[in-house]
Amino acid sequence: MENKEENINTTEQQILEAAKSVFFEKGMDGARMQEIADRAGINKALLHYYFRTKEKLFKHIFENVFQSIFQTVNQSIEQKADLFVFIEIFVKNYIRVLSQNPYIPNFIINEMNRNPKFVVEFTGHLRLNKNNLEKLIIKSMETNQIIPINVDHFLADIMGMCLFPIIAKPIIQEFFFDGDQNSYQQFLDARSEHVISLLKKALIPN
Amino acid sequence: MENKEENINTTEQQILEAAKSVFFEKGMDGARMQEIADRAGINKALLHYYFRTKEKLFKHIFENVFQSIFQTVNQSIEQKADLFVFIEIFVKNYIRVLSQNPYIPNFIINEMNRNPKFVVEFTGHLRLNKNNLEKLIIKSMETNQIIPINVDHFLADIMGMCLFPIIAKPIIQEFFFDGDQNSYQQFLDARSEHVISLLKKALIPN
DNA sequence: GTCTATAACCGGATAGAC
DNA sequence: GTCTATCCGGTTATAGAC
Repeated sequence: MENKEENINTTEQQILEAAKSVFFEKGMDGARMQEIADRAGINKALLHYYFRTKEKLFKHIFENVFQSIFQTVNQSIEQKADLFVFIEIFVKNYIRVLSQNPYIPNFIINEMNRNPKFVVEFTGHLRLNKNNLEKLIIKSMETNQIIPINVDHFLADIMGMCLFPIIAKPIIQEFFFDGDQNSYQQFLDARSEHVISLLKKALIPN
Repeated sequence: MENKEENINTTEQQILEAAKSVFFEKGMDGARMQEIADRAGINKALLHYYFRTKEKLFKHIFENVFQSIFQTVNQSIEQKADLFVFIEIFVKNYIRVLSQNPYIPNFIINEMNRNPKFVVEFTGHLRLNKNNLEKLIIKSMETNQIIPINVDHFLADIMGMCLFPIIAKPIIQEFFFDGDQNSYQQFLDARSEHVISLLKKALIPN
């Protein structure tokens, strides 16, 4: 269909950018076609000319966003020589990408609740590169570099620890730092190193 | 105002139950007063008679839910004799409560994005029992029971690892277990023990 | 492709009888 | 307190001119 975001500044590109920002902020149900049109610098009629319905426009955005995030995560699970190198790269990348796109986790979670069938159907053909990581973990276990651990739990640990500060930002800022934005930012800046060293300590045999 | 949920089966109670379920599933923007009325077994007019506007009804629910969850978390941070006892109790309780109320995290996060001012204002007077935990951690550090650690990061670690499997359920079920519900459930059942032992290993000095 | 104007609909809220 | 009927504003979507 359309070439992958090559021509910048076409009307379609402006619409997609505008729609993404509105859907990220307001969600599918809270978003207004009028606001998308406004941000794109066009009118509602033209918006419908390009994407017929709000639902179609939303799905278009969702598919793009999900695939791009999935790919990012998936690539960083690629074969690495050493498990601790993997941890370091993954944690840093994951936190950086999330910090730059803090709306995305919530955006995806909302759509899963709103329309689980579509999401499962759409993501059905995607496959996670878990095998490589699994091999790396098994190798590390066999050579006594790490204690025994389950891949799924390990992935949930690492992702959970990275994701939480992003998704719970308002709570953390309010209850940990009395609403202070700077303290939150410092916390986030120190997060990668903390998670990496915690995982090392947890995995390396005594 | 109203006594804390004492009289069961009054119309007001039925409305609150219905509203909670609809708001949990659809969010504020996706919820429909008609659907709430239907689930409560009444009509829209009566719904408005009790709570005047959708916004007021939503805030009523939100305040109740938030306060109850906050209280639960806060109580489990209360003074404990031993840090590892705290970890064990907190992780088990937190995962159990979340499993029973999987919609709540998303519900709260959405409202923070939708209406941050209201949430900050409403939660402004609530205070987290962090001090007790902090003392316990410092004591454990001084007696060399654990390695040095920061309270905020520690809380983010423990909450992130517990929350992730709940909030990302569809993703985990799809990409970890090829959509199999049973495998997900087993994963969740084993989660508490995994998190507890991981934290112990990470904290206890070699 | 892009616009103005408007149709068609939906959903929150109210009036008023009982 | 509870209902039926209705209003009215907002939102998606379309018609039709340029």
